[in-house]
Amino acid sequence: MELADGWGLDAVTMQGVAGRIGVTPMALYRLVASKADLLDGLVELFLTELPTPADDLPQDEQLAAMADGLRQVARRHPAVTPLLLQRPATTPGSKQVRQAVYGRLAAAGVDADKIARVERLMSTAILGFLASEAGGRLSHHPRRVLDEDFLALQRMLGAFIADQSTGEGR
Amino acid sequence: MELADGWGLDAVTMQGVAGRIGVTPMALYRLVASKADLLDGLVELFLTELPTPADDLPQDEQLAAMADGLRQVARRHPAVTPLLLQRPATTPGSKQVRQAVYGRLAAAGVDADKIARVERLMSTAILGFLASEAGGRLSHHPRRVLDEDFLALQRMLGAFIADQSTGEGR
DNA sequence: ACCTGAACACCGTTCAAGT
DNA sequence: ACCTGAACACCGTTCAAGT
Repeated sequence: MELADGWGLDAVTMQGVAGRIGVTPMALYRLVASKADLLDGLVELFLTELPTPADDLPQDEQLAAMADGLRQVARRHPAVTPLLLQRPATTPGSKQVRQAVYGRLAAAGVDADKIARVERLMSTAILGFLASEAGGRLSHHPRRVLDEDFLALQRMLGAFIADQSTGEGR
Repeated sequence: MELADGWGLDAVTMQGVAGRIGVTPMALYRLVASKADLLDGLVELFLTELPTPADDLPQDEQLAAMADGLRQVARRHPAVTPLLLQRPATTPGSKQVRQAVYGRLAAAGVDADKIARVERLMSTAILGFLASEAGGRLSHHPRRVLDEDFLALQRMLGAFIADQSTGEGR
């Protein structure tokens, strides 16, 4: 992760990582099955850094806090962020985060049969934005513009959640 | 592009492309400045395949048609799709597509000062979904589920557009 | 059990040389 | 003008060999 943060994802090579921990490249194959496996480990590491919002916050603020936390981790690890969209969302870390979102969507009043879809669209939209931001697709815009974009994105998702809920709003 | 479609993005190497057109790798440097330049060409090629919806459709259907067209091209070129999020949206192809969306958002009644932001959030959410679909993050779901996801995404964006407009809806 | 040396088949890129 | 040969410094990965 230090290698990715400091020198970009291209610096994360078997030889690079091996050198970083003072060992030959072949020794790494005792720890990971392949380079893809190593990159999956990077994604898991990313996910473990996500903060868990306090339980006593209102539900919509908890979801907003999770989105903000995701963006902060993405800002710390921009080289790793695009990987989140490219690996199956079935690893332990992914599942844990998803379950946390499920719980908060349920508490927010989203119909049980819509929760999974709402979670997919939310994560997809947020990760798409963060990958764009980290990958450089939007980096020609000043930070302030992107901050407001992210706020607008959160409001859009908030409206969508309300729309998929019964018992409040419409 | 044929190489990417048939064998994945990893098969798009200087040597692979050179072999494909019957030339040595070094000869490619007369046509592209670097491998990154070659990949940018792939993205441009992708964008030129986007269909232009008929002008006589209602505005919301034109936007839906553009989204559908984007998804169809993404399905033809899944290996290239993730690249769209990773390159600056400043190439000729990107600008042309963006201007087309601007025009349709204006016609849909979106306030002039909000058009650029709405376009960024729309493209970000759609590309995020298509990259997830193409990259395998969601590929453990059956096609039917993803089709419905995409429809829900379009409805969410439609509601967002209406929300950013004056003179109709709320 | 854990690591290494040597090797293999690749990469992107350069530079001088050929026609 | 356009392409090639030879070379360089890298890749990921394997396998047999060392301790």
